[in-house]
Amino acid sequence: MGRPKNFNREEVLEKAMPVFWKHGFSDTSLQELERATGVNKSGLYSEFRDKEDLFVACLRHYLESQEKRGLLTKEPLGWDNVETLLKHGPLNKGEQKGCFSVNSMREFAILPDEAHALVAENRAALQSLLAMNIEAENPKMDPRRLAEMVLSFFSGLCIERNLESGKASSARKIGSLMKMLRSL
Amino acid sequence: MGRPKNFNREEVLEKAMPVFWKHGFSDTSLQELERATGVNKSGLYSEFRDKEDLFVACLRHYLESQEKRGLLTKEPLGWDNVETLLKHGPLNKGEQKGCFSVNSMREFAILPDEAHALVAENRAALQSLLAMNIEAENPKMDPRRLAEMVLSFFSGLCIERNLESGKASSARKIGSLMKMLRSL
DNA sequence: GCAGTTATGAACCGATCAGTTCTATATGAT
DNA sequence: ATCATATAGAACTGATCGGTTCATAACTGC
Repeated sequence: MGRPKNFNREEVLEKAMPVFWKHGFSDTSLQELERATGVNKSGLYSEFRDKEDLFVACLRHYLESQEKRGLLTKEPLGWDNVETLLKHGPLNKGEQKGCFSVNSMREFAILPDEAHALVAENRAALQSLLAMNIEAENPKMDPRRLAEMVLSFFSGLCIERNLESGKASSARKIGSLMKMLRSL
Repeated sequence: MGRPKNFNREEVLEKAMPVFWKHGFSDTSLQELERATGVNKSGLYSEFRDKEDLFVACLRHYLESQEKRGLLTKEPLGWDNVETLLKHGPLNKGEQKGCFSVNSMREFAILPDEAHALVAENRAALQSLLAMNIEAENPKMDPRRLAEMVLSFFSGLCIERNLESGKASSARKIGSLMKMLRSL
């Protein structure tokens, strides 16, 4: 009954995400979103309440896909997982540099509470996982404190992906931090 | 000869900066800039080529004012200076949270090369000063590598100021990192 | 106080913004 | 084949965008 739609929600999110990722919320226009997704405005507005709603859906989709990677749950827990997160957490696939979630923090002033909550929740989970991995190594310092410090460093790495400094410097920094951590 | 203008450039920069700082480039309108500076469009456009030019001028003004604070040049050089930078570098004066420069990195995709260059130059200088302070403590690890790692952590702290997590958590993280650094 | 000069403020400009409406089209059920 | 239905695409809306123009106001030198 009725004409079938020729897109599905997840496809749209997958294609809209890189646009928001690169340009942020306010510098992304509906025109760009139409072009990137191949879906007309009427299609987008049938699936999403407004631009904000689409953005939040993209953010949620991103966070879920990151959680699915499970970078911090590989056994055995420990420094190697932490290092993997730092190395491979921030992406560099074309337009998608760093971390969509960290990028979004810059725009919190104009993003809805839902976005704030999503990011906060995800960061808490990440920090908790980090703490578990650190605890497994029985360092002398408090794992939860170390975890929040590592998360800040991670945020820094993400935001710095916007520079041209490249992967090499990123790897060096991670090396320095991990060396310190492993010697605890 | 002729009517005198009732504003000066630096005043305008001082008032426009917090607006860009909070809202970024693309989400700041000329209307907001007029309101914040108290200078009409014609005034702004007589002093600055366009919105981009005003933004870059604000960024330059910010970086210069930060350099003037001289947080990393107090004698004796050493860990205390590094700690001071981490603690008091990222601001929290009302609308001005974190670091204008770090915030701007998020928008590099749409900012002119001049902005890129300014930020890159400032970061290089900061890293160099950090390295000098670290070297003064004769740690076992390479000061320059430690410096770039500290700078990433600093960037993370700045961007995280957009969260509500507050100063307390920031102080804890700094404490953790400094403890590690001092034990090198 | 007049002439010349410069800044101000408001009106104006085309473009684009997010969002809505309306028509044409493609489908499934009968 | 036809009808009901839900889509797609384009036209449209009012607001706002960055930027320009222009008449008016405020000043200096004479």
